[in-house]
Amino acid sequence: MAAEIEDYYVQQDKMYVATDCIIFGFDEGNLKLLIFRRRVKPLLGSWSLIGSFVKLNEDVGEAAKRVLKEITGLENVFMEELRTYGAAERDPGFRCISIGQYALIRINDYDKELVEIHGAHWYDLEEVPDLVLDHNTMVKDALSRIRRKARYKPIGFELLPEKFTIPQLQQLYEAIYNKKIDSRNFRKKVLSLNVLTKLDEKDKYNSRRGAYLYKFDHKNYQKLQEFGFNFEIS
Amino acid sequence: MAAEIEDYYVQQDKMYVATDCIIFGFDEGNLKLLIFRRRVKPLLGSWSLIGSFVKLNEDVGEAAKRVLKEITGLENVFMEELRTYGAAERDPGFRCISIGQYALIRINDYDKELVEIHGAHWYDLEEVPDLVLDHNTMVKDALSRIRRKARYKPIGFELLPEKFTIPQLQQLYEAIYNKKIDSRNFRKKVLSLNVLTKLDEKDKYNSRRGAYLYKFDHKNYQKLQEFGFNFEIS
DNA sequence: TCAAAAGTGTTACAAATACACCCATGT
DNA sequence: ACATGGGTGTATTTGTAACACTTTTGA
Repeated sequence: MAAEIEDYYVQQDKMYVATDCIIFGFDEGNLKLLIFRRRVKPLLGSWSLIGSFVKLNEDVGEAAKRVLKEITGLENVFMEELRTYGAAERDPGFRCISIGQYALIRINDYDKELVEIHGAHWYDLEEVPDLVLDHNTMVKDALSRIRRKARYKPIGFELLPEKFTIPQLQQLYEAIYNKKIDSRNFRKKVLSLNVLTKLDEKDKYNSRRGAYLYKFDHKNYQKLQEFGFNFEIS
Repeated sequence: MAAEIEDYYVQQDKMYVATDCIIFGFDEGNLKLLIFRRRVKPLLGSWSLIGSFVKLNEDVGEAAKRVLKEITGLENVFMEELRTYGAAERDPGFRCISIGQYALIRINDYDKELVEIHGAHWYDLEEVPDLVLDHNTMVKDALSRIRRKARYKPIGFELLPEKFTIPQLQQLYEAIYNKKIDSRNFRKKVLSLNVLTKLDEKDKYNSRRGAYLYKFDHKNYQKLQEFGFNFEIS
């Protein structure tokens, strides 16, 4: 009888566990999504999120980091679980659940190259094509998550380069919330958080006058991360 | 070569997928957690969350609902995914990831009996004993989730019976936030949401004078669910 | 009559919103 | 000199926070 109970595990079903990364970047004033052409059957050649099966000896989070590094060369990226996609019929092959994880990345030229080498591509969010399986749903869900989360955690900042201007930060939030923000109120609110250090440099890429560059005060930024803040925007 | 690619799935690892339910109730002014004694080895007899393996032909969400119904007799319960517990070493037996799902339940006497029959027990949150595996972590995580979510979704209301008093609702929020709330401000805020319908009945269980019972205006309540609201409390 | 919980309003303060003009610079 | 985006201040409104007494009724 004890043996029967001990055999309980063995009687259970095993299945594949995958993870798919919803990778966001911010460039040219737009939110972008990193997708690539699937290299295995079925659905070979279709656009897809970047993902991988989870190995027996590997944490789910590790699997996502592994595949993200493979394709973007990046480590220590902001990545967080979105949710499980666990419908019985979601994969036309054998039963496979997938854990969606979204990542926020600072796009730069070096990574752009690496990404192309792997057959990946940054797409404007509005122009994302049909993706395999339920991947379009994952993207939609991840976007909702970011929109909500940006209201109380400074995750938007994960998408900016080390030095950035306040108009850039505003553009980013405009892209996330998908609406125009009053620049006076935005500036007031952002500066009141006490996480920005003004530099002596200007970025003249977008205007003749140039905009002051800022960087983060990492100590205070860390506090924001931990305790959250209120960043509702009219 | 094509065959090799098609064999890609077959080369992958399969594992067990479980789901564990973090079931909250509200009774006698306290948040409670439903746990039960594990009926299988290993760890037979230890306190544990209520869970189950996910079957091959079953959605992850369905699995959670199945086991919840088995033990509480309840259907159509508020249940939502918490997150995946996917560490490689989390289960001492064979590799098994678990998807935590938290549920909010209206405790009533009928269900109390059913629960006891299944060897389950409602514990005050402060008195929850050591649970197997990472289940205590799941409880902690679920509680944080509820605390955050209660600020913008009316989930607290899921824990109340159909008819309830405003002092009860306040007690509930005091239990969730773990702090005292000013009753005048609370009442003002709750009533301003326009989701409560005052009944002519009074509940005299807690006081001689009795407190008016209310129920939800389901149409407006639905809107709150969809769009969220701001329920920060001092 | 008293104990115990229910119910009620106002004032002070803080934060969010709405709004329009001058500045700096490269061409 | 002008076009373009960068940068600044104030008044109004809205919402949050703090605060104490009266009412009801069963025992």
